[in-house]
Amino acid sequence: MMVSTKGRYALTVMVDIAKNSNGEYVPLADIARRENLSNKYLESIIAILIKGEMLISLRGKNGGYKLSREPKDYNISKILKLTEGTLAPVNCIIQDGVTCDKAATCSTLPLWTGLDRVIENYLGGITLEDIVIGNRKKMLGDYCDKCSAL
Amino acid sequence: MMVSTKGRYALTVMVDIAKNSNGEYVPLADIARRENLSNKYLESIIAILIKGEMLISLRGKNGGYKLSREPKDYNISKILKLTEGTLAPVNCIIQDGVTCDKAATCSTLPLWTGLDRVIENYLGGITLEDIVIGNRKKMLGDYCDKCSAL
DNA sequence: CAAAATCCTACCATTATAGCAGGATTTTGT
DNA sequence: ACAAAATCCTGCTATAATGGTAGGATTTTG
Repeated sequence: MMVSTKGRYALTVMVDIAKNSNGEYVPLADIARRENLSNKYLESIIAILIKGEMLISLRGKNGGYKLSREPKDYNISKILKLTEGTLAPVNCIIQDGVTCDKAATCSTLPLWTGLDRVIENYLGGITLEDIVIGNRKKMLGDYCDKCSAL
Repeated sequence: MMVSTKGRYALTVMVDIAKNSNGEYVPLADIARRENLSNKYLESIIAILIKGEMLISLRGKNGGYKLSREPKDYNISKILKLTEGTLAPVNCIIQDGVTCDKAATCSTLPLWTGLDRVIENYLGGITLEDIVIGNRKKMLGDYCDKCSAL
């Protein structure tokens, strides 16, 4: 049930650029240094974000990467799905519509479907801006009181 | 973000026994045949469920496995945690209390914490009985209308 | 005492994760 | 023009996790 480092770093990159860009292109090396990640690994992750149109790149001197839109217009679910492929907890609900041949009689499918909806609903409702400004109420919701240590 | 086959099969086993026991011990081979799983792999998964006190076993003739309590007294989160180790989406919140050294300044931690709570809240609220009787309202909740195909 | 059944220890193949290396290409500033 | 700065592209590799298999020991019942 773990989100891979790829997904976590992808989100970290998006947040880093949102915080450090000011409309300028942010070079990879700067992000890697700030976030303490290797240039090379980061490169491969950023490539995915560009292909998914989350970032815009510029080659050459003064080049780098910047967001393709406003932080509030990114939802976290879509960012993570790019690198993770899917966020569905089981294979049978990866392809929407196409299910396994035992779906009609499968007792556990409703559980996995429900779990998928809950995850999608949560991550789809959080924006990059929420993370950047630290909107704890939205991220932690009703649980905010219980986690005063955070 | 996938639940492994171990976790899925563990839940499948619990449901199978709940449905086919009637207080008797259910032999492994019967479960394997019904669920179309290999005896040997199932064996290793059931061993985990026994160690976690989810099942009671009896050796010898007429032996097998049965539930250690009523279906309504199992919550799905605990069953899955046994085989999955944790359901937390990132390492930094695996050990409750102990977090990574950058926790205080980590922008994304509240997101991962929130996601963890949402998952735990959902799976912790569903019981084995809900799955056995097919309580779609509880499992699919507000989304139940939208998934008439299921 | 044999058959039925779980229990235990160890092994193995495949895939996914996490990351590295090297060089090609593009763009800017001087 | 051209060097420096930067992304882009192709391919590789080590480690760990997943998903499973094998063989036999032990226990219990009829």
